[in-house]
Amino acid sequence: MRADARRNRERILKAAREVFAEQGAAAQMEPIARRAGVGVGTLYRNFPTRRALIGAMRAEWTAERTANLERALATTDPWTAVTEYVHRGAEAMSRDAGLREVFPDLPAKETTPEDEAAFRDRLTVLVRRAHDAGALRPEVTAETYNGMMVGLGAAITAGTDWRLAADILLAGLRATPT
Amino acid sequence: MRADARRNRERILKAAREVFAEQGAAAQMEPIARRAGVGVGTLYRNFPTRRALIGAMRAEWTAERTANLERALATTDPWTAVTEYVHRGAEAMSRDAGLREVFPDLPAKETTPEDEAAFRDRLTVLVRRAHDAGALRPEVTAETYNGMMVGLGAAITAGTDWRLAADILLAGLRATPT
DNA sequence: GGTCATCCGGACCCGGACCTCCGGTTCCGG
DNA sequence: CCGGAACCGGAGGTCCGGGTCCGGATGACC
Repeated sequence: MRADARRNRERILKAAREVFAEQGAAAQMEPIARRAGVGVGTLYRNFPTRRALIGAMRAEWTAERTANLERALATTDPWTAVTEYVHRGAEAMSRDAGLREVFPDLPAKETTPEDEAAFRDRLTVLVRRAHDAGALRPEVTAETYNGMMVGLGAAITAGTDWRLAADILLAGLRATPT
Repeated sequence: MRADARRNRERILKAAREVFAEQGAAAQMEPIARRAGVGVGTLYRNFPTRRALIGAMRAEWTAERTANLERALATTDPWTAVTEYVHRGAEAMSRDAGLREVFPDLPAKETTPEDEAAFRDRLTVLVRRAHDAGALRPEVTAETYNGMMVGLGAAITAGTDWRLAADILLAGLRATPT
């Protein structure tokens, strides 16, 4: 693969993230190519279809979330791990606001099934540790937790300050000391 | 206005709610007409444009939320009012899941500015009362509150049980007793 | 029951967005 | 330095969905 080809691929992905973040799911291909300083032909050579482009973005997104999760898991205290992951997630959401609404369009399993599974595994560990420490509300499963993270993203996209939103969610997730 | 015309208008609105709830923002006009048992011509006579149809749905939605808010305000205890409104909202969201994602597309002020303002006023009252009673986290404004409700809707759409999600949110909103 | 205005329905436009294709250009092995 | 292969760019093709229009039917008033 030629050097400029790889460079173009990166520029396209970067431009796609920006345009999707600004315009949401309705973002079009031609403006993405323009912002990348590239023709649509080049865009379609790297990503044969629109869904493929979104899929590549999703792969990066999942990788980033998984990395955040692992950094959080490195913390010894289970509840600190939870707060850290929620904060990192909230920050990432506020950065890529509009991006969030395009991923539900394509089924998660279609593009990166193994990455998605890896993410789920880590998340399950995080939740179980917090449960064992008695820090997390017992009804909250990994599914629930993930769903609430999606909600957190929507709240942030709606304009809520991400620190405040994260604090509220964390307070709600914390087990009530009996 | 002829009797069947009014009946058709109602049937179209009902069908639109259903189809939008199922398909999300990508829902198309022709399936809506089919489900209403009506041709597209009739649809466009009642709602001259797609945005107008969505606007009408939004008007109904705002009216319902305002009604919920007023019922909640009738409660004497300020915190009970908050919990009641959140629960009603969560239930409504779980009913009209996909509907939520189509409203951000058109600016709120465009269609029903006065209804929207009335809703905001009621919401401000709800929040102030809860603050005065020391029940609500002091940093939470009406804006924040509304944003968190949007997030709640997203979490529910993502598959979280609405009762659990509402409980988590409420626990997070509650002022921490010092 | 007759007449006419109103309404219904679906067969057509039309614009726009995704995708293709080919001539010109740029980078690597000999 | 040079041949060629890979790559770039943008002008279209195609399809699809929102919106129009007119012949036929239907309901209201006398």
